[in-house]
Parts: sequence; C-alpha cells; structure tokens
Amino acid sequence: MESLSHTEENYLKAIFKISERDGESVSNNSISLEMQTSAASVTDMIGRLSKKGLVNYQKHRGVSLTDEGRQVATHLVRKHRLWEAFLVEKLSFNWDEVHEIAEQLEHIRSRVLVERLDEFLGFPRFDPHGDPIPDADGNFAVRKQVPLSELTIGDEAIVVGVQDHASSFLQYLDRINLGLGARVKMLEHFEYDESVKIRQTPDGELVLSKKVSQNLFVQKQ
Amino acid sequence: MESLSHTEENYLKAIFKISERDGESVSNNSISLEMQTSAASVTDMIGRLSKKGLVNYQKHRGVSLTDEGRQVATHLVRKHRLWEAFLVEKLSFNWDEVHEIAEQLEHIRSRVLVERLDEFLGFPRFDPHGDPIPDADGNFAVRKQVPLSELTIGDEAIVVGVQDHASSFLQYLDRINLGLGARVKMLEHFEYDESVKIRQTPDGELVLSKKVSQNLFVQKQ
DNA sequence: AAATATTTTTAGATCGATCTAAATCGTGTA
DNA sequence: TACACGATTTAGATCGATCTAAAAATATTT
Repeated sequence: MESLSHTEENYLKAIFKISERDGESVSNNSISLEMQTSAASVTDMIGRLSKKGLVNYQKHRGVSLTDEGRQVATHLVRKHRLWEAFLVEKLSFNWDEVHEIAEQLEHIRSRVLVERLDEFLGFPRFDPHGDPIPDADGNFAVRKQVPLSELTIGDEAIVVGVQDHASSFLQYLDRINLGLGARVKMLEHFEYDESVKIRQTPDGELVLSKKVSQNLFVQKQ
Repeated sequence: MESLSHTEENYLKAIFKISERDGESVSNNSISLEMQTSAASVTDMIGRLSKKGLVNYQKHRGVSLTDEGRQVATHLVRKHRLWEAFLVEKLSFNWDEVHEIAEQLEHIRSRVLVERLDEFLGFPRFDPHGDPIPDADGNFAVRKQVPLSELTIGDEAIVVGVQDHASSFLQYLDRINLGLGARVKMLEHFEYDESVKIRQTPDGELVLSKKVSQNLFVQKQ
C-alpha cells in the first residue's frame, strides 16, 4: 500500500467519525459539512479513495469504509489520542489546547513510534477527554457511560468524559473545577429549563445547564 | 506570515545546509542535488520563496537566505534535533533510527510545543549525534572540535560528534562500542592507508580507517 | 403523481509541486 | 574573441486538491 496523503487520511477519519454517529452509510453532504469543503471536492476524493479500496462507493448511494479504510481510520484515532495524552501528561498542556497539535501529529508515519509512545505513556486506555484509545488492532474499550443529565435523583457517579470538545466547554469545566474523575451525586432536576443540581463530593453543590449536563459523560457507581 | 508548505520548508532547510557547507550563495544545481529533484523544479520554487521574501534571488546569480528565511531554517533544525533527542532519550530509539521520523516531526507547527519539548528534555544543547541544537533565537553552540584524524600522537580527546549520519556508519560505531563521550588517545598514524590506531580508555586499542577517523569529531582534553 | 427542493455529480478552472525537453545564459578555453 | 559546454530558465504537461456553476439524480411535499 503506497502511503496516503494527509488529505486522504483526513477524509477517512471524517467518514469514520460520521459513521460512528449516524450509521454505516455516510452521505457526501455530511462529509462536506464535517470537512468544511465543497460537495464537489468530496465526490472527487471519494472516487480516489474508492479506487484505492478504502471505501465502498456507488454514485448517489452514500459511502462506507472498507475494512482497510476502517483500519486506517482507527489507527489515526489511536495516534491522535495517544499524542493528546502525551501532550497533557508529559508536556503539561491543558486538555483544551491539544486538539490542533494532535491533528498534525496523527499524520506522522511510523508504526514503531506509535507503539513506543504507547509504552512510554504506560498504555493509557483513555485520552485526556475520556475518549477511549483504540489498541493496535483498532479495538475500542467500551464503558457503560451515560450523559450526566440522565442520572436520576440520588444516583452517584463519576465524570468520565465529555461529548463536546470545544475549548470553551473545557475551560468552563476547569473554571467550575469539574474534571474527569469528579464524584457527583444527582440532587434535583429543574423542569423549567432542564437544568440539574448536583453535589460534587466533597466540594459542594452546583447547578448545571441542560447543555452542560448533556455534554458530560458519567459512570454510575 | 501565512504558513509555509512542507516543501517550502524543506527547500529552506536544504539551502541553509548547503550554505553552511559551501558559503552564502547557493547554486540551483546544488539544491537540485540535495533535494533529489529537477533543476526546473528548483527554479520554480526559488521564485516562490523569493516572492515571499525568504531568499534573495536574481536569475543566474545563485540564491541566499534572507534573515527571515534563515530564521525559518534554523527553527526547523531546532525542531528536528529536539525531536531526535526526544526519540532517543525518551522513546529508546537508537541514534541511527531517528532521522526519518524527525524529518516528519520537524514540520509540526506549534511554537509552544517546541518550547515545552525543550523543557521536558532538560534543555539539551546537543542532539544524539552531537550536533548543536540552536536556541529559540537560532543561535548554535560552538565547540572547538576536530576530526579524530587530526589528533597528533599522544593527544587525548573525547568523541563529541559525527560528520556522516549514515545508518551504516552509526551502526558500525555501535558495533565497535565507540559512541559519543568515549575517551580516546591517539597512538599511531599509518601512512600507508591513513588509518589510525587509538586507545579507547578503558577498553583497549582500535584501528580506524581513514574514512572513519575523518567522520568522527573529537574535543581535545 | 407532479412539482419542488435537496443532494450529488459533472464540467471546467485554478494552484502548488513536479516533470521533460528546449531555449538561453555565462564562463573557461582553444 | 568566439565557441562550446555546463548551468539555468522557460515552455508546456501532469497530478492532487480544491473551487464555482450547471446538470442530473434523488427525495420531499403538496
């Protein structure tokens, strides 16, 4: 396999991401949205990826990853998340600062580098945002997590991830001192605006908006 | 300054390298040789770099880096060598395995990443091959080093660098256990083939070919 | 089902990076 | 000095990645 361009890799990653969210078959439109590019460019690139056996494609029928395409995509996700872990754990970056840099680092080509990095980091299973780091075979750890908004009164849980990765959200969480690993207990749902009140043990009580509570993943205790 | 393509960066690095070796003004030919590309491509790229103010150029007159071009080039060298140090010091790569990977990593764009990496490595002043790592302002440490071949009988010295970076040379040095930091004493010059005999303290005596002794840098004690 | 809207593809262009082949420039030597 | 050779530039093409505008296909709505 001749090696892929950064662009081709980015398309594969986008298709992977969309099909995780919306199902196997992905529309041209959703790709052009995700990639911030024109539909015409997508059609063009899909043709090239199809010729290389990385996606299944018939005109007007949507596109899906082949096994090989999925493997490339998950390896990119693996690299991206390992680099994010490196930046946060070793170079003291904050979790809202690492995406852009990892977006570049994920294209570095060296199988042994990735495995050495994994080892250097102590084989982390989740990245700084709580997203699972796939293993070398592309398998993702699964965790029974739910949005914090879905806890019922009295439930106790631990914050394990975020749905939204926007800097502004991550910085907000820093500001209220609610990060991964925080222990929380659901105290109250307010019907009016669907906000919730929680107790963060041991700190104190917090009211979180609907948007915030839906974008935090927790694992029930 | 809009950011440069990898290709543009590679040209700047090549021009920097050649002008370090052969003097300020660099010929199209030497660039095409260094970059393994056609003379026509070089003319084309030189035009673009010139338009961006990174090189001084007049037709048929050779090319030289502007201050800005030199700054870009030294920053690339800085990144390359810091990443090499990282790969060897932190990820246990051997010194003959890191060039290719650093060649990719040097293009990662993030000023703060470079400074954090430098700090993480403890502000190393030399890379795993003994080459100086320029500081953030592009200044290179200078060291009064000479090729081992130039030592006179009785001179004692420490191996501080290599001229040739070829894997085969580095692996040969590993094989004979002569690495950076080795203490050596010049014992004898053989006129016949210009090989030399040295004592490596405390290990023992070694005969090195002309080629090897010319490609090892030492610092007299 | 027909009309309308949306999505996708095609056509045709541009731009960066590259090539080969041909033309031109510059220099050292006969 | 003029010629010839090597170095450099120009001309013209290709390829990947992108765009806009127009055409075609599909989906939705009345």
